[in-house]
Amino acid sequence: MTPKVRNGLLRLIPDDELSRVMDVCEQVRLAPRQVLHHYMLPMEHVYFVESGLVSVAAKVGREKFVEVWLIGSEGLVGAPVILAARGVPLHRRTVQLTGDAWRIRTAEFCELLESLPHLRSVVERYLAVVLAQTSQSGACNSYHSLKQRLARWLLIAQNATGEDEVSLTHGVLAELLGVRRASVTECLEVLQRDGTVVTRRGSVKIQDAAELSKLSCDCFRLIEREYRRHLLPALDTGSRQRSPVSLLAPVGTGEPALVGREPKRPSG
Amino acid sequence: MTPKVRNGLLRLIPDDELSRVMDVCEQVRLAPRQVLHHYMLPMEHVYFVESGLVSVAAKVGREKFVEVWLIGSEGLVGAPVILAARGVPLHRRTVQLTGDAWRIRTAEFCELLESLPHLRSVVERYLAVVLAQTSQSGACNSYHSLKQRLARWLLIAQNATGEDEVSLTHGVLAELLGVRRASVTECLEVLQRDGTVVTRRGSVKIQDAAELSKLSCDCFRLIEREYRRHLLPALDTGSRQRSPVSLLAPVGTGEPALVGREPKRPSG
DNA sequence: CAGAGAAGGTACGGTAGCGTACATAGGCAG
DNA sequence: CTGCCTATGTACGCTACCGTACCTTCTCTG
Repeated sequence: MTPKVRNGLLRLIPDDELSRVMDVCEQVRLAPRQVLHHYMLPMEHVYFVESGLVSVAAKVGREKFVEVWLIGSEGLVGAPVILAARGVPLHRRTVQLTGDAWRIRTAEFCELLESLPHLRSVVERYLAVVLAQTSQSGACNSYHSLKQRLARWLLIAQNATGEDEVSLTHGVLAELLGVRRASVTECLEVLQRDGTVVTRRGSVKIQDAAELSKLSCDCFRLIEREYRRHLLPALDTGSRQRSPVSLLAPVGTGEPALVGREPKRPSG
Repeated sequence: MTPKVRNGLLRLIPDDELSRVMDVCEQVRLAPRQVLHHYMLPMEHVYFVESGLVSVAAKVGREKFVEVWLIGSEGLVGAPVILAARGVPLHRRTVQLTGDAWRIRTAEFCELLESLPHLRSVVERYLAVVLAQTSQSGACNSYHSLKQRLARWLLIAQNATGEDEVSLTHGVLAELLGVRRASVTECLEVLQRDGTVVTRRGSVKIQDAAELSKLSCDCFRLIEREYRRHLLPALDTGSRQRSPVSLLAPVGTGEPALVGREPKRPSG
């Protein structure tokens, strides 16, 4: 019997593998502010998120953390364990929005990865998305305005949770974005005036996602596209992606395209 | 016969695997401004860097890219191919400092990964470092001053290349850091006045790494430590890391540490 | 329903880094 | 040696965001 799962990654693996995974899962509740992985402490479990939102943050000063990626029901908290890097995370993973998750002891999960090729493939591809998300938001942080970044964050959160409303205070949002609480307040006001969001005490609701998307930088769309590119072909069985298991298929087109120096560069 | 390699990753794998790798390698010269992987075009090859410096940049606007991580002689250009994500990179990889590299066709490399467990393990651990570097610098970009970031960048470059001097113009440095060229000029001036660097036309030389490290944020040290943590145990054969091949060993201590909500949180 | 505590609004001066622009100075090609 | 191109120095006003502080408003608890 395979329990119903909502987690986007678990839904990508075939039933036989899924039931093997579920056998060692336990369901847990994610409570806001709960720290799933402390900075530099062993990761006891990994979590397939069913609902809610978990943020991963890097340390940038004494007790100061900035978010570097986000995990919702499409993701796995602790994915980097597949990189032989398990045991001690560089980041702190904190529940931001209440939800549920399936939890597996890290060691057991790693064993499963050895014997369940689809699971491994899915997690690998998810990790590619994590890398994309992290690097894109990192770059974004240094280039785009707070308004754009806030819009991006809200859209990513919407994507990750499937909910239009995030129950977070301005203060928490500020922490996640690495800015002042007052800046968030001001910025949300602007967004609200634009009609893209509605704020209530302790929550922000996306009113007009399309418009919000216009206000945000492209980074959101790039990240979303990466997610689709890596994790939807398994459903489409389409495009260039071969079976999720085999890692042997040739790649690309074999075109000449042998690197070339750029002659001048227009602006820079 | 195993040719001498300087690349930090290749040096970590045993001779029998190394020679398998070298069999399919060709040596190439890395020329400044050469683009190894174009944005959204298939990655034909991966490159084990022997010397020089390659920067990986994310797109943040029309023809505008910001660096998200750096690769020197300790690294591999194209490491994310191990994530079943190969074919099309989200990033642009550009040679910044002249050097040499061993090049392998991506497809061949992926085949090797299947049969050479040490190689796979090393690349996996390297990718963990890449993720750490990327997320840390992303967070850093939003928190720390240009002076700190510039110092960090120079130190990372020094680490990656093993050279004290980087032959880059202020303009290029500015691009990489995602700031104005004039800001870099001003900032370098300050660093030079502090006696930590010496600038010549088209190059910056680290004069006093220790002092520069003090001026930089901790991010540099965190990244460096991650590198050591993931990629040196294989040499030490020490600490918690088991054989680089087996992925089965248990992790951590089994301590209780079952997550708990934080009661109050003092400031931020 | 009262009071405390948390969340949100607002304000003020401060500053890092911006966009732009222009002048100078290495250094290479002829 | 000369001219040209690229790299660097420098200046100017500008803006987004900062740190701090203080007040108001909501909401929960008792």
